[in-house]
Amino acid sequence: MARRNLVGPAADALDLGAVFRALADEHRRSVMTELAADRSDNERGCNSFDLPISKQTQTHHFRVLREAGLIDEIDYGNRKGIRLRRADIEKRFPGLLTLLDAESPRGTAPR
Amino acid sequence: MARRNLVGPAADALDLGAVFRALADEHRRSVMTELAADRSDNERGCNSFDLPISKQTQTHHFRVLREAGLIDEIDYGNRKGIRLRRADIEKRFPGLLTLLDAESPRGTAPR
DNA sequence: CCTGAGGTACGAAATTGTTCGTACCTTCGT
DNA sequence: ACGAAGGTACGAACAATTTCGTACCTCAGG
Repeated sequence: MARRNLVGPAADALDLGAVFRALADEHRRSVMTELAADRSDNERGCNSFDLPISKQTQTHHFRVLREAGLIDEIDYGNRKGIRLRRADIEKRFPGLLTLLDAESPRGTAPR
Repeated sequence: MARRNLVGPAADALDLGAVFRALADEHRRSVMTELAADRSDNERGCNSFDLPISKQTQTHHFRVLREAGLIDEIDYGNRKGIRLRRADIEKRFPGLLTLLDAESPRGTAPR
């Protein structure tokens, strides 16, 4: 099964309120926009987003995204992986990722 | 044309960040959920939502929804009408209202 | 021309959210 | 075994949001 060291809510327990609260912040939304635009859904290092904020604050934001059920955080001890929970989000909130994808700076991802 | 005394952003100027911030609040989301579920899109009195908050606070919340471009507020002087900007929202953020509709207590509205 | 109902303006209090300093933990490479 | 890099925990400062009290405005009905 998919490894998910730091756990968020189950797929069918995602709460739309928590999701909107998570996406209300500009930094978190930029992370989600990037993730939504990358159809490969590869695991990413959590500093590959170059957010203009301290690492403590990044920890906070990734935690909010995880607790909203939008990402998985994979803990490697001295490094952390981020993965979009695309299937779960699509199942529970179909169309949400498309909305984010449409906000991608490069425009909608080709296919 | 549609009367819109108190104006929000133009249809193509809706900002996803503002929309998510607007929908992050529980009271505002409940209003939007009700509006999304009612396919008749009739204009509604703004106290037909019976929100458990003072009228000053309601004024605040409806203003946020209007400034996000989600509703029109029609000013009659001593009374105010609320109307969902369904077409504009659907055009700019297709699927968003469906997500809200799905949160309706009665489940998805029949038709 | 009052009065009452419905709304807004402004400002303050309370709550919530974001940010980072300091301290500490874990792993990798040397 | 050490140091450096990447992360977290805790707590405090700061910022933004929500909430409402007081005062005022507008229209409808008598």
